[in-house]
Amino acid sequence: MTLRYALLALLTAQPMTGYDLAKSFHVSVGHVWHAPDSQIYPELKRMLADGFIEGESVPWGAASTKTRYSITDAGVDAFARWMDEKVEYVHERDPMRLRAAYFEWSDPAAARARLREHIAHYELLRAQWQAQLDAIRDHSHPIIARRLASDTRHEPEAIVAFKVFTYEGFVDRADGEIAWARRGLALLDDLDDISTKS
Amino acid sequence: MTLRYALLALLTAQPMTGYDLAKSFHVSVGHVWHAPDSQIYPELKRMLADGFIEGESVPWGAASTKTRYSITDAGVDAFARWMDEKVEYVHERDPMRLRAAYFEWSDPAAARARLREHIAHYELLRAQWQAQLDAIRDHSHPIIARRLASDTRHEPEAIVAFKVFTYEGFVDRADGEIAWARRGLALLDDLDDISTKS
DNA sequence: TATACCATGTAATAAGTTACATGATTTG
DNA sequence: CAAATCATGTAACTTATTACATGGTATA
Repeated sequence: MTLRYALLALLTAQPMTGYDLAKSFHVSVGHVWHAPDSQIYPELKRMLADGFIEGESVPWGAASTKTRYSITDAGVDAFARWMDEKVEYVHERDPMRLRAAYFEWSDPAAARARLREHIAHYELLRAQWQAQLDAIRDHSHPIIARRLASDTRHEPEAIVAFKVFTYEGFVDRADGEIAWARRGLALLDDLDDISTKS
Repeated sequence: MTLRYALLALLTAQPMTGYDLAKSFHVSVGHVWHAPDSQIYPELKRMLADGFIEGESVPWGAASTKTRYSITDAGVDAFARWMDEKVEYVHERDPMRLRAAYFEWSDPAAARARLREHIAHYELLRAQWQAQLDAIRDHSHPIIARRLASDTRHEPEAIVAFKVFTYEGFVDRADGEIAWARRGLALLDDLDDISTKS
């Protein structure tokens, strides 16, 4: 159900076809709430049925058409109401920490490999989030640029500041995960020293 | 499928009934990989069918019996193999950051409320994780105590150190979330100053 | 003897994943 | 005119959530 609000958030910037929406999704709000295309199209249908968006048929090429979706007033209302609801936190399900807790059952070499992969994973994510951050800050992010141009009801500084704040939080989290995994590698070294000495 | 390995991890400490397992789960590995009782019982059935655990009927009271499950050699093997597999990272789905990114659509008072709830949520989790950490460190955690008594193939220091490492990672994460939310509150104050001044 | 705890689930639904499927249009 | 991109999905499956359901045993 949250996907619906992620899509509405994107549609507050401008009307889009399902395809555009899916593409834009993956380079913006999809970083915060992931969904594959196969989940986006059915959700659009449901949002249409619920009156949160409306579709307009526009020509595509000589003979074909495509559907452009716009958020309706009811959609904006629903989005604003959802924004003011309490967040439902999901329970922890952390596959890496589940392994880390039982590393004694793992080959030390395998444990090291897992920790190095963890570092690589978060370094990649960190780079992606940092790139988003840079593009948001200097308004070169196309969706932010269009949002700033079209959104007249909110302060431009606030629009940017909240997105910067969000991605900064992700970058911090990545840094935390990387630091944690490095400590894990150091711990494996220590345990290795202890067992070889005795 | 990960739930199965979380349950096997717990059963490496000692044989347990489904009920014991569920209870122990919630105060140990369930902090790392959550599951409700209603998911645990069917998974036990499947693990039994797959030969990862075996059940032994033990008397309960005068007329009744209960089933005590033990991990089999095949179960230990499967667990060890799973430990050495690559971690499958799940995509980001962060309901709080999704809101934070679009706080301009929210009442500032509501945004503040969300951030305060975020802080309260992670302060609660932090306290729980810290309590686990203390109980693991001094071996007063009943499951750790039994594990240390029964597990002869692994170094006691390593058994404890990996669990300490894991929960320290959670505590760090909680600290990060709390610091992030506090910065959000400060940001809201700043934006408030700017708009009242102009 | 009532209350808490032990014991063991099922059913219905919602959400998410993976793989597959097809055809039109634009561009180099 | 071939390849990339645009356009739009469906089907099957797995996982997880929520709510409900029942009865025995120990203990104060």
